[in-house]
Amino acid sequence: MNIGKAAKLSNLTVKAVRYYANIGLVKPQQNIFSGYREYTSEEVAKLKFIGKARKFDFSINECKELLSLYEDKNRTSKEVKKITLEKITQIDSKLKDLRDLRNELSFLASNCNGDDRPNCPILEELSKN
Amino acid sequence: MNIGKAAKLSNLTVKAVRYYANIGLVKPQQNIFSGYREYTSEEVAKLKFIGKARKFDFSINECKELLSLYEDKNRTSKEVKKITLEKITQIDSKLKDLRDLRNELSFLASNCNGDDRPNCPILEELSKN
DNA sequence: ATACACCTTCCTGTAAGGGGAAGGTAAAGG
DNA sequence: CCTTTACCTTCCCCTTACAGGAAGGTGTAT
Repeated sequence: MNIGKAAKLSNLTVKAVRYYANIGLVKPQQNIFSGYREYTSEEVAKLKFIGKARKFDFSINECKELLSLYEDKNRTSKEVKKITLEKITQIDSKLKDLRDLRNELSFLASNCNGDDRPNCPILEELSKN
Repeated sequence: MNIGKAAKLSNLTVKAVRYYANIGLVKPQQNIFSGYREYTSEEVAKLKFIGKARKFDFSINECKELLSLYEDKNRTSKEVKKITLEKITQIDSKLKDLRDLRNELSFLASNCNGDDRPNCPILEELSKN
């Protein structure tokens, strides 16, 4: 099938699917005469796989890793779990940063009258030495 | 003072400070003969301000806004508070997405033995139709 | 035959700088 | 006075993961 259908079936944009072909993530055959990419249903399955992994915040490189593990019938679940746990650690770190940030901003905002006067503790904090 | 000192005093990199000059965020005078940028202590204060705002996850454009509010002696605290509250809303949304993500990944990981056998619920989930 | 949908490659842009090359300038040391 | 060293300049490419759009080829329905 052509790229449009493959994109639709995998819930990705044509642009993204073409991008994955260009970087060698999912490389379909290309019709010699028309130049059109021709996707098999197995390739569509890989695209779906990638789409889901991307939603799980895995980077393209991590998707590449996961995909090769997925294709390797001899891989152990240990390898996959390791990548997943690393990802969870990353997310925890991001969560902490965002929570801290939110607390500070929220503290500043709650101390700001938000009225028509110029007095503003938020800017004061930002301009502190 | 030269850019190196300004960068050190504001806890920014020289690259970042030069970048801010290029995009017109903090534009110092430039010595006509040497071409060196010459920073005043007021400009360093603005750099510090930006550095802090960036740490608070404000984008460059938001920094520009905050900076102009900061410089405008007639601005009201309402304007600043509005931007800050919007930022908090953004952060809350990010936090929710990350939490959901973490829950799903953590669920998958906890169901994966992580042993030397190939059976892996994480990959199974990713390859589901 | 033509209209229209779909496909191709190629180029540019995104956010916020980092890395590094090639070369000019300033200040310290001998 | 000369050289080394440190610092400065501009310029260009790299990063992530595509999106947008131009110019042009292909396939199909009417």
